[in-house]
Amino acid sequence: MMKNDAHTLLFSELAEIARTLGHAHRLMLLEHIAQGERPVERLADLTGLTIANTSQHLQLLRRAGFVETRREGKRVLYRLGNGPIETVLASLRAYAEHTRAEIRDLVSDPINSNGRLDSISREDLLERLAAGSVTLLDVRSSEEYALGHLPGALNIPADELEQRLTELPSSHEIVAYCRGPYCVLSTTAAEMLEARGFRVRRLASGFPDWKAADLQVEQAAA
Amino acid sequence: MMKNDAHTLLFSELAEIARTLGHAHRLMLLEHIAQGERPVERLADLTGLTIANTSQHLQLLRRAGFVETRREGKRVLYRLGNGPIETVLASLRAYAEHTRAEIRDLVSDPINSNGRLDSISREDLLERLAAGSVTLLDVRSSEEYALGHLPGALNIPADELEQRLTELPSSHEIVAYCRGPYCVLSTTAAEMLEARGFRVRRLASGFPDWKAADLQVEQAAA
DNA sequence: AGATCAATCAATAAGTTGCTTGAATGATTA
DNA sequence: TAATCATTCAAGCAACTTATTGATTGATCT
Repeated sequence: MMKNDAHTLLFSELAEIARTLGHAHRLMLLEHIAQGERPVERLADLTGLTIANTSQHLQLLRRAGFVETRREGKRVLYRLGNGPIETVLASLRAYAEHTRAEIRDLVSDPINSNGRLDSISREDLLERLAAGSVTLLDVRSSEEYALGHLPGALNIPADELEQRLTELPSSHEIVAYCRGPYCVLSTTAAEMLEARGFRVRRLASGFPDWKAADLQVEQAAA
Repeated sequence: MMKNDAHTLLFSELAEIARTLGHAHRLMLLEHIAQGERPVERLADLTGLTIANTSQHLQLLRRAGFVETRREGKRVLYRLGNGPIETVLASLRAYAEHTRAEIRDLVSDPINSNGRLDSISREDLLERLAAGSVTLLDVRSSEEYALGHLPGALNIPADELEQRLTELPSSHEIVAYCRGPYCVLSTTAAEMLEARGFRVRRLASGFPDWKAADLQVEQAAA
């Protein structure tokens, strides 16, 4: 049959976009880039890939519009593209979660039934912030924090948290966040804090989602 | 580095889902299945693929939860899975459209600037239907119509439309729909009708989207 | 039971993707 | 202008994906 009509072309185009998201390394790169603009070398470092390999993946992401570049001296900085990328990722995550839940209902899966710590939605958080009743805690690295963070957030990287508990309020609630729904930093941080008697929840979506929603972002001086 | 932690596993899982959508043939199969349950042979016919190849693609779709099966006699009927599939597809389409629009702004692309016939959203359609001010026209095949259609829709398959114009009201507005946003049936139908002086728009999303929104669907007797 | 039909499986060949290596490019600095 | 640095390109290989073919399974029908 082999009909190469407009219909088929559109599907091929869609398929190419989907295929670009179809590799764990590219999704990781995308997550890191979503925290803020970075050069190839840094991304290679963060993901543990070789530089050439990283560059190749970035090229694919760029062809599909997921990232954009600009040159600054000898480095090429990659940033997130400006299409509705977080929406696509969010829907994929929601779909994955749905199927995982279905599997969990059949075989009771110990890996996925981990503690289920309370999480809070972006909308709820906005309300609580307006009421001034929460402390926001950014547990990402200080590099990531510097690239942009939620307004008024306190930055204590996850690995320093245990030594810096005194900086946290024991009276009112803490909301911890990190790179996104698939980033475990805020989950483990929140579990630890809860064990120490803090009132704590984690933000269900991370920094990139907040930024994608066009909410205000604070940034260190460049 | 090679850290095979939970983080990486989640990304691999997401990537597998995305990769499953990363082939035009699978997207086509999915579109047909979204019209209603069908046996492998029929799907092979509709897509022009061999039966074995179709079966193989369907298997991948099933592993990712996009489709489910049941046996009826010697045939195996495939139907859409029950996760938020339309949401994923819609976000991918929206993303594709965004990037395409960006490209169009740079090089004025004649392929994509086709007539831009007025389309109507599902929400708007619901309002108009409540007001009783539109005629709904299903231009898919009668087979697809029988598998399920919007309540009260009139079925005139696209290829019979020109001979059956008398069945259409010239007084009030017609809303044509078909298999989905990437299906051209309703677009060409609407263009033809417009040229003949009918007041006509096309539903931006097709039948599967309506069904996914849990709106009422009419069906012929089995 | 044997024949028939629909679908899946298994094996293969062709094509594609991913990763590594080393060379080439582009921009800065000495 | 040469040296250096960050990134990209190009070639080669291994691993995976797709499409085809023919064999196998599961379910009806006679």
